[in-house]
Amino acid sequence: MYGAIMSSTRKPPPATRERLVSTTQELLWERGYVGTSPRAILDRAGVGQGSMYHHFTGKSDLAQAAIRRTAEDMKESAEECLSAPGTAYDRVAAYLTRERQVLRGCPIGRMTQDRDVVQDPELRRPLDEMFGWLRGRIAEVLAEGQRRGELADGLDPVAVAATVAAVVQGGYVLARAADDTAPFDAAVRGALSLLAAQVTPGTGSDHTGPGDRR
Amino acid sequence: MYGAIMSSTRKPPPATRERLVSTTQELLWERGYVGTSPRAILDRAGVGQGSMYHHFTGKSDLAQAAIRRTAEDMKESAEECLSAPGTAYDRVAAYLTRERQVLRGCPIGRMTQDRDVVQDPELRRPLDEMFGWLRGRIAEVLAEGQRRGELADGLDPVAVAATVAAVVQGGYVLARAADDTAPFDAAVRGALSLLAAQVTPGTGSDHTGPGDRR
DNA sequence: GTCTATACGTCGATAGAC
DNA sequence: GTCTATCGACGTATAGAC
Repeated sequence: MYGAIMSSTRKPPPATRERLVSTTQELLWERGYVGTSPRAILDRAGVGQGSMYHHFTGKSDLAQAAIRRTAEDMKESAEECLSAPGTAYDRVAAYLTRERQVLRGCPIGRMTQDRDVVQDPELRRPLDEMFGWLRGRIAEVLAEGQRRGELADGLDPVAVAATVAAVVQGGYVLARAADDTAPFDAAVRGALSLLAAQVTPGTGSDHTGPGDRR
Repeated sequence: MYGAIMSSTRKPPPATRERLVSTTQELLWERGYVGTSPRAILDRAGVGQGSMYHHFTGKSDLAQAAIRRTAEDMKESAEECLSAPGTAYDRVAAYLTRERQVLRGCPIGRMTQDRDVVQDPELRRPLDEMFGWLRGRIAEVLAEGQRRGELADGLDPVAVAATVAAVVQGGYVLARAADDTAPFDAAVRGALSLLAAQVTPGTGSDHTGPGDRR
């Protein structure tokens, strides 16, 4: 992975810069953009003011690096579920039910509620790319399921993909309002039950609802 | 409505207090809690510092009044859709497709991303009550639809109600990330198509999907 | 590269005049 | 009730020593 040919562009990253980025990732998740001060980042990272302004032009530049990194991380963990073996339903279900720190919310979704982030094209771009990719990827999985005859032809992959992504993001909102993960779980359960009704009988594993239990 | 008997508890509200609350509602929607300073509120409301600390104990007290008011407003407008005549599907569809300022996001949902709000029980309570009521009300509508034979028996009203509420909240997130209302509309469209598949044939109006067009 | 010192604005709250 | 003046703390950024 760290080929000698790439050595000129793959310098060993300075530990300080690295600490700044990961600490900023944490704080942005906890407190959002406006709620995160350079001071707080430096204190937690244990570095001085000068280091930050040496490696980055300022708060937004550092935040940009942190948001990019977080978006990439989320993409990877989503892809892990969506590219798993199994039916389209199974893969979407794997994404919806994968382990999450529900009450902490989505580190990327949270950024969309931050005025300074959404208004700055450089800060918003990683969010846009991440969610755009996610909706597209889920739509692919659903469309593939249709081609395989697993899912009903009437299903609109693009629309339902947006629904699936929205259920997760909205589930976080409902859970945080209630200070309880139950609404998140309920929203996911409801979405899966509605999706299960689109599964062609006889294909893949068993997703029958409570009404069909015996 | 303003009966003489209630006159002792229904004093004419001071205009200044009123201005402070509605201005705070606006600013909380635009900038969130951490992003809204008393200074900004006072400037926009056109009142002095002293007035605010006369009517309220401080920022959080004023914010509490504003959030409560906003939550009540949202409840009313949601109830308007959900109590409309028509089938359960029609009423849920009315809620999902009602006019919204999508890119501005949900004034209540946004608060859930604010650390200071969620951590303060007094500030969080209105959010909890509002979303709790909403999920319950949608669940009622769905359950009623089932009793009337409009919706499939297998449908779980509580779970699907959470899904419906989550789709709206998540739709806002996706739309703001994209700076485009399209993902919101797609998420709603997907949810409605999935719900339409739960409608008992022959009941109520026509919700057939694209696959059934002729 | 990393540090401390400093600048200058804003934050949220209080004091006290009118 | 409403205003202005003022407070101590914190926000983001720069300067310059080491």
